[in-house]
Amino acid sequence: MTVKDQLEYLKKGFVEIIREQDLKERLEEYAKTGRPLRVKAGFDPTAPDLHVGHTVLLRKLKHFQDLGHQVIFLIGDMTGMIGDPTGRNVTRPPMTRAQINDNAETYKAQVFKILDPAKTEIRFNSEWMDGMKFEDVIRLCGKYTVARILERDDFAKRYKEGSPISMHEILYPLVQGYDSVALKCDVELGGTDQRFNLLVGRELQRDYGQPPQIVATTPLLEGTDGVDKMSKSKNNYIGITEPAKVMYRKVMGISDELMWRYYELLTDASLSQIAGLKTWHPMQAKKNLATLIVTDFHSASAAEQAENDFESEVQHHDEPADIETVLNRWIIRMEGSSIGEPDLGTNLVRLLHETSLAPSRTEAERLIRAGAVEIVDHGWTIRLMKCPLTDFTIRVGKKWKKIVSNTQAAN
RNA sequence: GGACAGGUGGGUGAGCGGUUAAAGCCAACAGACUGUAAAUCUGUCACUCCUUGCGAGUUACGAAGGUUCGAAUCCUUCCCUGUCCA
Repeated sequence: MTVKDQLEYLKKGFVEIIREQDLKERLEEYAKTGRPLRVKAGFDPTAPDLHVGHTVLLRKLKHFQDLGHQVIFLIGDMTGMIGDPTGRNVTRPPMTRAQINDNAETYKAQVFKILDPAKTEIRFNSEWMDGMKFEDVIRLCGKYTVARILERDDFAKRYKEGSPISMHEILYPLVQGYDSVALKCDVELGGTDQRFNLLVGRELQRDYGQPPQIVATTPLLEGTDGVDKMSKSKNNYIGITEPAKVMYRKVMGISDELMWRYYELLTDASLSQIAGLKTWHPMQAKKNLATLIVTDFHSASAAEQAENDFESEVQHHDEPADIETVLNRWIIRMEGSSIGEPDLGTNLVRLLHETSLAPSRTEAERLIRAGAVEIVDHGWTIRLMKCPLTDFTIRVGKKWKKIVSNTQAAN
């Protein structure tokens, strides 16, 4: 592959490369000397569950690997131990060493679905941060000015609004930038939201007498709500370890508009292929997208199964195949209608709460009143707190449970 | 160190002695519609108990005390945030 081709290959999917010319030069140097580029991306240790939004970046790392370069997967454990800076979250509890190590393991398992372990270094920034003396920290701070730090968008905004900015938050860009110095990075990748921090790395490297890294940014993927960027805390994510069925359903839940964005960032479909899909019925196009994504993280057969499940469960409202059976522990006496003995029935409020169909009893009552509770076998929408049956299949919104009253049947 | 302004439910943001479990908006949840979704419309949106009632009780407006028959609302102290002055 010529340097020109390599450059083309790497450029695909980035929003911006600073500076492209530098990247070209380093690729040429690689061609001459065979020294692979050191390509870094940093990750937050507090969120070890990756979602498809992260894969946009991981794919790009993989592309570097494809060309023989060394990828450094940096876990910002130092950051995690201090607490997260991101604006609105008021200080998270600091994480322990053990938690961070656990998370690192989880990361590895997931990241290597995409990256090649042989060409990936996993590093922690505590490796060099731990050893720094206060003197070193002050010296590092001396490399940058307050005004320049305050240029960062969210700082500028918060400063203007009079909302708090803590000192340690101001330090983060420096810490992150210093990581590049410590690792002697040639390239650093990050989401567009990281642009500022990545650039600080360039400045610091220059100060420390290293050639400044090339910075390349990937677009941020919107979450399934189509509004905010995908994140676990917003609960608008599609996790890469989620079951095929869940993944498929989440993709089907996105808006038609967002679907095209997902096609662009989460599949290998070319722009012309995507244009062709726009003539399809939107639902068909979306099913196709869901299939592509599920196939990526599971398998083609899993994707097919997920599609079938979706069609029967969501489109035809059939009972799910994997419905959970629960032993009825909420049997109560009910007044018989007019004839004779009191009959047996079920206390629905307790049942809903204790089978986690509802988060609390009060909420269970609300759901019942709202007509969300259906006794499937009989086609009743039940609006009473008690049900005159002890064996039945119940549906609350999208959740199903099979309730049985004797132990043998429960298996 | 001083002066001033603030801290309300998942998020915004009203309320400034009593029909206030706390307006409105956003998010969320359920229902209708549907192409799965979006949009739209309707309802709900602290917890517990039961006799499921427009029921009873318990907690909640930074924290702790206090004044009141009664406080998110008034007072005191403390904590936190911002602005200005040193």
